[in-house]
Amino acid sequence: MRNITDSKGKKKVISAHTIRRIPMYLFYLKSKQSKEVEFITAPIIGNELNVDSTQIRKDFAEISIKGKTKVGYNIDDVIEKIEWFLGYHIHRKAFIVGVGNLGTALINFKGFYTEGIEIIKGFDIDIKKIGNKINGVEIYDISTLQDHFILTPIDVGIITVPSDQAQQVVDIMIESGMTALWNFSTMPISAPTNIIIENTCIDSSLALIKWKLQNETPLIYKNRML
Amino acid sequence: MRNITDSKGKKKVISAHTIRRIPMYLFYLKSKQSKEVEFITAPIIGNELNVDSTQIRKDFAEISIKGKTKVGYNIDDVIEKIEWFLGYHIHRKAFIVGVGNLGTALINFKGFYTEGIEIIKGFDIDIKKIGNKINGVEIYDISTLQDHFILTPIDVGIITVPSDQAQQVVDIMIESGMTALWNFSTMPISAPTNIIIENTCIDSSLALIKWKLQNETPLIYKNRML
DNA sequence: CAGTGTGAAGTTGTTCACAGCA
DNA sequence: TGCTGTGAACAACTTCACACTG
Repeated sequence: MRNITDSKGKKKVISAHTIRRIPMYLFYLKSKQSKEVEFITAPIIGNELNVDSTQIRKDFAEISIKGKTKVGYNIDDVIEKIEWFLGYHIHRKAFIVGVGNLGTALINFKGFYTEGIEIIKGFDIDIKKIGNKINGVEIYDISTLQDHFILTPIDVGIITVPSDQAQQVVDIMIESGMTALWNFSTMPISAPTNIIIENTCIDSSLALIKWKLQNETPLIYKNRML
Repeated sequence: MRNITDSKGKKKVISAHTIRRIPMYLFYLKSKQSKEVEFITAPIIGNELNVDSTQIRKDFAEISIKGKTKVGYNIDDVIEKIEWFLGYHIHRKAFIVGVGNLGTALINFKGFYTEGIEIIKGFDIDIKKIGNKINGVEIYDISTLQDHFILTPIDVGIITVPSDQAQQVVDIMIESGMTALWNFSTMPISAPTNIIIENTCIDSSLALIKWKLQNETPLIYKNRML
């Protein structure tokens, strides 16, 4: 897998690209579920989503999803296998730092709970927000982060502060003992190599859209997902 | 560039990966700006952000940023070059469909204006939202989308509706004549191959974080950005 | 030296081609 | 015939190695 230097462990290594595509297959298949059809083929999925059908078969094979020759894949079976692979049954807890519009959106996001992650506490520096509850999640002073972490260690620290504050929040999180950080700010963050980091950078997406708008007039886009 | 089948045009092709990293360099460098130092080296950036320094030099070279041997890159110069490359001076207009928490967060996001994109109108089906203004942006009935597009064609359609409504919104957008769509829903969308699509899929990121949490205990993460 | 810049090598990811099958 | 599954070919991306420079 990209990004990872393996340490000889024998666990199966699945590529990051495949893992990013898996949830998209899931949601697509859910939209096809409980229609009249029971099976769906890789070429149909690929055609609709502009993804090469071999890619889909390989991705499915990676997580041991098997199809029937000529018939395709059983939709319910694939959904079940994917949800298992994604660990919907494994419940992770998270803190979120920065309760602005985006932080609030994430706290209110229904999907997280079913996907096996739950934001249990929020943190901010704004005195007007501290003490409030959003969707049942209480907001605390950022200075108490470490105390809360010691009280209830969590798996993921979510960063939704403005980019100029991201690094100091990261430093506090690491100091507190967090080992996986999910950064929604536009600032790439600095952390020791044993910390899991995932950047969801809106500006990267915007950069790509603007570049495509400027540069490609008569082109054709393949392989849409990533 | 991945995702694109070129049509013989001689315009320089820059990889999508490079384009996604460029904004991150920009924000990182802005955080170093107007400190005492004037120059910064690729190894320093790479070390701090866990990115290979050759990668940085190649990315910079792609957009004609030149460094000084032994001294590094002039921070102000790199910032200027990147902002030019990203088209901060080219103003794009956007409509956003789905004015929930996430849509509101994007409408309020200050960064967009300086980055050269402006959300000028919002759309929703919720009668309680229609007619409201958020940060100066008026919210209209989704059924009037095409009329508004004809009145003021825009460059980008942003989709921030729940995933089960994403595809029908896409269909309306394409019917209206939009050619670039930015999808924040978790549903991968289906569109003709001449439409520019960018998915910012939170669930893909979540999937990767959860997978790393489960699978890798003593590993080391390299190449952090993407 | 300790940097940049870059060709070459290595690695990862995608697509092709086709065997096997119902 | 039209699918799945997979090895092989191909393409993209990253890292290495090193010539060059002040």
